[in-house]
Amino acid sequence: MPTPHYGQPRYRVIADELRQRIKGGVIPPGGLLPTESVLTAEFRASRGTIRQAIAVLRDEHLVVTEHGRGTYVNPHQHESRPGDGRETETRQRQVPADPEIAALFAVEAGTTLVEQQDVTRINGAVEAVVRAYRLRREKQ
Amino acid sequence: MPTPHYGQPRYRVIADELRQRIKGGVIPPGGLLPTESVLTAEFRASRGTIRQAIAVLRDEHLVVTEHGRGTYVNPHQHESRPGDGRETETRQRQVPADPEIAALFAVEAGTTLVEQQDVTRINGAVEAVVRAYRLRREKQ
DNA sequence: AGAAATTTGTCCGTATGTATC
DNA sequence: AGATACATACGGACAAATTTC
Repeated sequence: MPTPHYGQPRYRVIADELRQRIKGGVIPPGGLLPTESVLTAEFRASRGTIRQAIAVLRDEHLVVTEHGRGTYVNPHQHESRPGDGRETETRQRQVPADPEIAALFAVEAGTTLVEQQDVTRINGAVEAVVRAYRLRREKQ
Repeated sequence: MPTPHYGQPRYRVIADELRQRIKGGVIPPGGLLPTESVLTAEFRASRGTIRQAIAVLRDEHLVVTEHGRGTYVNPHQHESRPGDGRETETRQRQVPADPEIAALFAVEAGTTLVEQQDVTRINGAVEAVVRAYRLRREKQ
């Protein structure tokens, strides 16, 4: 909300939320964080504040940021036993919305959505496939 | 020259004046109050006094102050249940694997998978749809 | 291969919150 | 009361790296 009286600065609250998503696996190792613009919309905070929040996670070595690319969750967070390989492959693409998802977003079926797919493998075998859909960002 | 108002603290006099401007429509609902600096110059009072005056109006819910923005005249005097924030709805179901996912799991297309769908809403509007697919666990 | 759109990097200006002297 | 300093926060603008079309 516009004016949450603080016991804590906004950027720390946002950082905490993002850290929870990472630790909770909502954003897997190697996965891409939402862009600064998306986070701006989601948290209704200015870009500077979002960047400050991400800087916190970067200081914790929880994420790494690449110019023009985005911010990734550091895959080398906890190395497990050798041989017990857990790896995640991320891909982002644009897809037409199926009727069900279109209804959720309140758009026409076929509307272009952004799909981020994370494939997690354990010892080579696919363990889970996660697909996150979002509206493609218009000018803002 | 304005005679000093003894009998009433300065910040109350200023608060009264500002309240009159708001009630009188000089500053419309949703409108921005003059900045503290401007008010400081106008009333020839210290910033602390000005802030105290604004605090009075804030206590009356007549204005809302936003950090880094300014102080607005409250547009909704009577209703204030924004419902706030983010909520996630989770649903689990079984679905047949589409060819692409089937290939990832190395199973036949149409094989039953467990799909967990999380729908995140922000203020009612769908922000993201996340679908996680896993192989169905067989009983043992 | 080139143009347009995305996304992060950086800087400036303004405003409020808090603390100190 | 006043002055100053710093942290937090918003908004705009432009540059640089990358991806998409």
